[in-house]
Amino acid sequence: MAKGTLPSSGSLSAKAPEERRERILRATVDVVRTRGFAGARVSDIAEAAGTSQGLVLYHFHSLAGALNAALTLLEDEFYDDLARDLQEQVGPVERLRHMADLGAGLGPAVGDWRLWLELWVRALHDPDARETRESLDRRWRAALREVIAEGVAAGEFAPSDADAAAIRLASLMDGLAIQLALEDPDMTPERLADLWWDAAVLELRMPR
Amino acid sequence: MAKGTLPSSGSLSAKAPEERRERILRATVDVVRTRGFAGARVSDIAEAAGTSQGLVLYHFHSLAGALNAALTLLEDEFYDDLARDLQEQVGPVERLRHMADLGAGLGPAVGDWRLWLELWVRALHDPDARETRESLDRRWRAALREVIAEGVAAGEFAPSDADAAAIRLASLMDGLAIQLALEDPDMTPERLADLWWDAAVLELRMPR
DNA sequence: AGGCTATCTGAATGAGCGTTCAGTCCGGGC
DNA sequence: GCCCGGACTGAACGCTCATTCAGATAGCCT
Repeated sequence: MAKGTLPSSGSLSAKAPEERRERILRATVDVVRTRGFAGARVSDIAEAAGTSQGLVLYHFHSLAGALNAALTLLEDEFYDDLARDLQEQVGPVERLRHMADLGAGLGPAVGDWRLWLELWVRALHDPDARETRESLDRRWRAALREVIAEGVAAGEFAPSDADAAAIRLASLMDGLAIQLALEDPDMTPERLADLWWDAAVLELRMPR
Repeated sequence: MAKGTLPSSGSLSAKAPEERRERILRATVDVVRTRGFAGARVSDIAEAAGTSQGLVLYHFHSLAGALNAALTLLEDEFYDDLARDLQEQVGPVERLRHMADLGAGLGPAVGDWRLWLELWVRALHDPDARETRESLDRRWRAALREVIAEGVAAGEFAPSDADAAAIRLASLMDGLAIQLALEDPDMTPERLADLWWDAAVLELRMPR
């Protein structure tokens, strides 16, 4: 009956399994980043995490389970990072500017666009990934819409159609990022940030 | 009697193998469209083409060979279709408008955006696909740049930076198309065409 | 006609890989 | 001390799937 005290006891020993689990998740993300979803093997994950294959399947029910768990971890971290990063900026213009840098992978790298590409394609065939992707996109677009609304309220932006501008700017970021992820010879992080920023100036009719 | 009944002779029988090969290529494209590159099996292709697995491997050296052959077929057709479609339009404004419809999958469908997504991800890991994808993108962007240049020469467009405008409009199309391909609830072909067209009006400073 | 070659097939082969499992290790409650 | 159950491992197991192969079929050349 005294079972209620489960997490306590030897703090280190009790936490070890959880840390191990986390290590496996990180390893999973790494493997997907380099090999892609299609190329990710249980053995790759186990090796990258420094554990046995058995343990990967012990913590997550299957390979797909590990992949999906990694996905949701990624989503949560993405949003937390984004929210924290934007919080640090002071006004709408600075926030928007910061979003350009984030997308370009300049500032504190929020994520890797290669992973996003992989996610998109997986979303074509896997309902779980579709969910994650939609949620991610919604959050990112909501953040952008919010910054724009803030700028409009402050009289800094004057878009003719704020919603359309938000969708277009979000989509433009995706499109530019594809070239970055694919290492297109004529796309660099700086160029991406510039191109996007100029589009924002145009769309939002920013003075200056 | 004369073998005339079924296979007949002469030119038709000599062309038969070539037609068979073509059928397999079409089937390969179909399979990739529905199952994706990662999910494409030799047996799927054979079944879709109505042949044996052996024949697929006989004509192309391997599964990868068939996939890559299908890729280059796709690339050629894409470009031919695009060039022919644009040829039919009369002026830069009409051509640009037509490009919006093409991207939206309205007019005569040039291709399927799902396939493009698949291609992008495959390009992350396969050099052959990377080549194809770069070539495709180059051609598409060149066509766009050309239409813009034509419009500038005709005094219909007045972009502040024509090259940047072309890259942005091409990238915006990609980004919007992702949502279409993923069947994002708030994206439709019509909406895509509208959003893109409005952006073009803005970028190119078109008079009403 | 008789062989030669290209085309095509269905079964066999074998490698790769996810998943299962029998068992080890160890901390903590009795 | 003894046992229990969670954490963990390494070795199978079995299935899927690309590739190989031994032939069958039919046109083509001499």
